[in-house]
Amino acid sequence: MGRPRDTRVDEAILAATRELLARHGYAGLTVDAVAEHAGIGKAAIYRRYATKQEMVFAAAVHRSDLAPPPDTGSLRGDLTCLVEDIVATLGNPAASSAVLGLLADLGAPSALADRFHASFVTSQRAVVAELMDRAVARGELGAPPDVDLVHALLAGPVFATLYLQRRRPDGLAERLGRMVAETLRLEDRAAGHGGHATGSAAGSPTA
Amino acid sequence: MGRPRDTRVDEAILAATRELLARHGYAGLTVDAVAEHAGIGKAAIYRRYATKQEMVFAAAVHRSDLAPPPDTGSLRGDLTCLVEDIVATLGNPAASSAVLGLLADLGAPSALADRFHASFVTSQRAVVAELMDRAVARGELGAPPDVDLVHALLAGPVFATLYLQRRRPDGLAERLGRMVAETLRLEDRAAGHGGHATGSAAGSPTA
Amino acid sequence: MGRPRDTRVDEAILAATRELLARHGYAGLTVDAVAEHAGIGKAAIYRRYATKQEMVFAAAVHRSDLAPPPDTGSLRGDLTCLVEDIVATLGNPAASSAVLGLLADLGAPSALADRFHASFVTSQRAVVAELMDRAVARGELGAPPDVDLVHALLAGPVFATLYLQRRRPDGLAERLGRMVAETLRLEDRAAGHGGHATGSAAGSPTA
Amino acid sequence: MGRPRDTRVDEAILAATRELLARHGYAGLTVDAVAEHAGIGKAAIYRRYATKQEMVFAAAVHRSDLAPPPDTGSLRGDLTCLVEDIVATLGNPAASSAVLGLLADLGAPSALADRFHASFVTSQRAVVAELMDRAVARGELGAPPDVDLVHALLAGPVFATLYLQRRRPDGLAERLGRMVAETLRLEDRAAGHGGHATGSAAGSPTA
DNA sequence: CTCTAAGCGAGACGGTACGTCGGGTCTTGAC
DNA sequence: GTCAAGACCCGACGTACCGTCTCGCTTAGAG
Repeated sequence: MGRPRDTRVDEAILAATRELLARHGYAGLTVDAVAEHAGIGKAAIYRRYATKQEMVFAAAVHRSDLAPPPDTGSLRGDLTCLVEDIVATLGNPAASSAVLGLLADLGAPSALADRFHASFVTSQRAVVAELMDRAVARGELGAPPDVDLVHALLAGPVFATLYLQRRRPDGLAERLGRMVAETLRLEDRAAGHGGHATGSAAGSPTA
Repeated sequence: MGRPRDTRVDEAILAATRELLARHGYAGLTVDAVAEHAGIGKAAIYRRYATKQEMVFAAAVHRSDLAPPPDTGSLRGDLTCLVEDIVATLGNPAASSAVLGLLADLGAPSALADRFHASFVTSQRAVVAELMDRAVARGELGAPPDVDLVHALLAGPVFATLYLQRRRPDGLAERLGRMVAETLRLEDRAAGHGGHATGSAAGSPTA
Repeated sequence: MGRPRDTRVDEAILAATRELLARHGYAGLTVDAVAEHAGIGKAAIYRRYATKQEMVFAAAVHRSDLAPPPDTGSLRGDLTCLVEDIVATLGNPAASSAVLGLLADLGAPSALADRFHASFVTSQRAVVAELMDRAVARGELGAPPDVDLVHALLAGPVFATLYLQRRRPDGLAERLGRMVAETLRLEDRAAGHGGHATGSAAGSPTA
Repeated sequence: MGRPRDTRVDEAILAATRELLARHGYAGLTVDAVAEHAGIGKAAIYRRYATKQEMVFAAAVHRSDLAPPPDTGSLRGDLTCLVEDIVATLGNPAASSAVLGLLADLGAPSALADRFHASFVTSQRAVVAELMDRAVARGELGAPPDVDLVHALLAGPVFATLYLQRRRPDGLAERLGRMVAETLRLEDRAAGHGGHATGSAAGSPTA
C-alpha cells in the first residue's frame, strides 16, 4: 500500500546516471551529483538501490540481457551478429565505463557481483550456446564446442580493443565473426567430427 | 645530499601493496592500510608515488614489460608462448586486480594512463609485431596482418576468461595459440599472399 | 461534507507522543515513531499540527494552563500550592522533556513560541499576580511585589532541581512556599510598607 | 608521536562554534557550518569531539568551572557574587543556547551527560558548599543548610528569568543574593542553631 | 667530526563522497 | 475529506579515504 514509486523518478535516476557516467566516467560519478542532476533527493536513490554500484548496474548494464539471437542462416553470420550486439552494448560510453568500473569494484563475491555476472556474462554465454546448437543442427559443426572458450573468443577481443587499445571497434564484428566461425569449423573437423561436408562453404566468401 | 632512500622501504611498500591487492582487491586497497601493513609512514609512499594509482602501477604492473619473445620456431609456438606470458602476468591475483582497477580508474588521459598503456599494451603490441615479422620471415605468412587485431585476438580471450568468466585460464594459452596461428594462416592465404605452402602444418591435429 | 476527524486518532497521537516523550526524551522523539506507535499515518499528524514542536506542545504542555489558584488563607499556603502545581506539571517525565526541548528549540520568536510562552509562563505569572493581590488584600503585604521576580523565585528552583540536579523535587514545594512567603514579608516591611503587623508570623518556626 | 594537534585549529573550532551558536542558536548549529566557518575540515572536528554535543560542550560550557569564589566578607555578598557569576556565564548568548540545548539533548544518561553535570552543576554546587562553610565559620549561620536547596534557590531564578521569561537578569544578582542570605539566616535561627546574634545586621542595609 | 640536507614513522590537516536518518509535503486507494 | 501507507525533497549526521603537511628523530655524505 502507500504511495507508489514515481516512475519519472526511476527514469530520472537512470538517465542522470547514464549521462554522468558518459560525461565523467565511473570514477568521478557521485551519488549526490546524480541526485542533483536528476532533480531528486538522495533518499529516492537509496530507496531503490542499496549502493552506488547497484545504481550503476541498473542504469547501464541490467537491461542488456542481450536480445534473442536472430538466425542469419550461417554460423559466421550468427557470430558476427552476436559480436555486433556486444560491440553495440559496450560502445555506449556509459555502459563502457560502467562495465569496467563494476568489474573492478566487484572484486569480492557478493549478491551484486552474482547478478552482474548473470545479467552480463551468463546471458552472453547462453546466446553462444544457442548459436553452437544451431550450427550443429545446420550441420556446420559435428559437435558443439566449449562454450566458455567460444565466448572468450568473441567477447575478449571486443574488450581488448575497447579497454586496452582504447580504439573504436569498427569492422571488428565482421572480421571476428568470420575468423571464429572458420576456426570452429577447423577444430571440429580436426577433432574427427564433421558435419556433412559443408566445409567448402567456409572457404568461399571472404567478404 | 641528505639521507638516501631506504631500499627496504621501497620493497616493503611494493610487497604490502601486492599482498593487500591480492587480499582485498583494487577497490578495498587503502594507502593508509599499505602504510600500516608495511610498517611505514604515508609520507614514505607519497615521496615515491604521486598517487595511489602510481603505487599500484609500480607494484603490480610496471615490471611486466613482457620479456623478449623467445623464438620457438613456429608461429603457433610463438603465439602460445606469448599468451602464456600474458596469462602468467594476469594470473597473479595482485596484478589481476591492479590491471582491472587501473583500467577503470584511468579514464581521462594522463601521464600515468600513457605509461600504463606503454608498459602494458604497447609492449604486448610490439611483441605481437615481432612475432608477425618472424612468421613472415619464416614464410608462414605472406604479409604481416593487422597487429592490433592479432593483439586483441590473443589478449582479449585471456581477459574475458579471467574477468568476465572468473575462471582460471588453464590450457587456454595452448588452444588460443593454435587457433590464432591457424586463423592467421587462413586469412593470409585468402588474401592472396601465401608463404611457400607451409599450410600442411595446419592439418596436423592438436599437439 | 467529507469525513470528520476521527477522535480516536487525536487521542492516539497525543498518547503516543507522551509515551515516547517519556521513554526516549524530546531529542529522541521522531514523528515517524509517533505515527507508527499510534498506528496511524504521518499525514494524520501533520493535518493537526504544523510541526513536531506543535505536536509536542499539544501533547505535553498545552492543557497545563495552571488550574485556578485555590485560596488557602495564607500567602505561604498559596505559594506552596502554586509550587506544588508546577512540580506536578513538570514531574511528569513527558512534560518534563517536552518543556525543556521546546525551550531549547524555540529560539527564534514565532507563533508557537508565543503560545508556549502564554500557556506556560504567562499563565503562571497571572497566578502569581493573583496570589500577590490576595496577600495584599489579606494584609500580609503592604504592596504587591515585582511579579516576575516572585515567579522566578518560585518556578526557578523547581527547574534547577529537576533539570540541573536531576533530582525529584520531593518536599520542595513546602519549603519553597515557606521561604518565599517569608522573604516577601521581610522585603515588604523593609520597603516601609507593612500590612497590619502580621510580621510575627515570621517567627513561628517551621510548620 | 606524529604531528601534534594544531592549536589554531582548536581555537578556530571553538570560536566558530561560539559564534554560530550565538548567531543561530543550538538548533540551527551545523557541524559542516562550523567547519566551513572555521576554514577547516570536518575530520579535524571529529578527531577532537565524538559528537556535535561534545563540541558544543567544549566550546560553551567546559571552561566555566566557575572561578574560585571570592570572599566578600558576608554571606549576602558571597551569594550575590556567585549569582553574578552564573548570570555572567549564561548571559553570553552562545553559552545560553548551548546550556539549554545540551540540557534538552542529553536526556539519556551518558558519558557526556555526566561530564556536563560535573562541569556545570557539580562545580556550582561545590561553590555553594564553600560559601555555606564560610558563613558558618563567620558565625552568620549555625549549621550549613541543604546545599542542593541553596543551589536551586540561586541558580533556579536565573534560569527562570533567562529561559522562561526571556528577560535580561539585570539587578537580579543583587536582589537574589540579599533574599537568599536573609532566608538562610531565618531558617537557621528557626532551626534553633544561630550564630552569635549577627542577626541584626540583616535588617539594616536594604540597598 | 661536525654540519646539514634528506629520509623516516606518526599522525593531523582540508576536502570530498559515502550511506543513514529525520522533518515536513504529497500521493494513492480505501472508506 | 479523512485515513494508513509510504514515496518525495531537503539537508545534517558521522565515517572513510585521498594527498599534503608538520613533528621530532635518524642517517649518511660534505666539509
